[in-house]
Amino acid sequence: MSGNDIIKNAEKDTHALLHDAAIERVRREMPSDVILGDLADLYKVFGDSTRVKILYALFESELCVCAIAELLGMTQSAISHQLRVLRRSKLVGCRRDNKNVFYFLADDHVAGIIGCGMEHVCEERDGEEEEDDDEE
Amino acid sequence: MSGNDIIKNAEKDTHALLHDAAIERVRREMPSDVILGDLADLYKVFGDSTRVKILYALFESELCVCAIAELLGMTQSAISHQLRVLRRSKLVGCRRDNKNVFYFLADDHVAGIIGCGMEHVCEERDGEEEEDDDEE
DNA sequence: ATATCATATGAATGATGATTCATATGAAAG
DNA sequence: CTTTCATATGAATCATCATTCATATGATAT
Repeated sequence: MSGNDIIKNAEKDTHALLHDAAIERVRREMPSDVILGDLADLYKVFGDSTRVKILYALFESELCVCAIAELLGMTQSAISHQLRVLRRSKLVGCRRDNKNVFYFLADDHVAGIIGCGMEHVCEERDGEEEEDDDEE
Repeated sequence: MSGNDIIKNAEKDTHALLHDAAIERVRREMPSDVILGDLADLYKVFGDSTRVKILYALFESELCVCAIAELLGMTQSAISHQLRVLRRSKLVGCRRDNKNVFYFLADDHVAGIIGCGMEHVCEERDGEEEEDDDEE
């Protein structure tokens, strides 16, 4: 083994150490798997256009199931299934008014989360319009 | 038709009008289907625990693919596929450094969105701990 | 050139989940 | 008590998607 090899191995080891050090540092700061799983599950709920539409609608006013169905042009059953998902994640609450059940946002976070996402989406769209300008 | 029926029908109509009015008001304030679809697609990206973990890790420091794979205890291939999803949604960027490709967060919104979700998740968890106290 | 290391990617598979259909529950009216 | 309207829900279906496996590309060193 030549002197050069020793130096190169040393460099390699240094690189590997930096590599491992980065991993260790990140690992220490990472929340638990359970918390990150819950976080992903929360976003999963927002990750369906029917549910996002429902949440956005409730942002304006509380609505009964049939109103949501009519608003979105979907069946009562489909809406009811999705409302169940939203209820399970504690994002909406509901109250009975005789035959109707009115749903409403359960949490101020909903508006916050949707707002954050909307900012990103709108910037993306502006960015792509500018790209379109370049392509003309 | 009795006088009572007339009054009841009037109430019914009033209710139907309020119902329709609510729908119309909400409809006016709703963003387009395309925008709400994009919004749902964005959340879909966050709605997977592997991707959330990757984003959280990059929040601390830029990392190469093999480091992420080691950190999460997953195959290089699985990570690479997910990085492609994150790249496609412009949530991460990457740079080559010789044989390695380092990934980093592309956007300040990522931290904002994850932060919002984390707040909700943590409150939920605190709430359930209190419920557990009641059940003892 | 070729061997090696790091990354990317296409195809296959298995799991998850959104919608539909049929039906059940629940409340109010006749 | 039965009918009707509003909602909920279980089972089935169809689509989406995360991971794996095999392989390709890209960069570097020998």
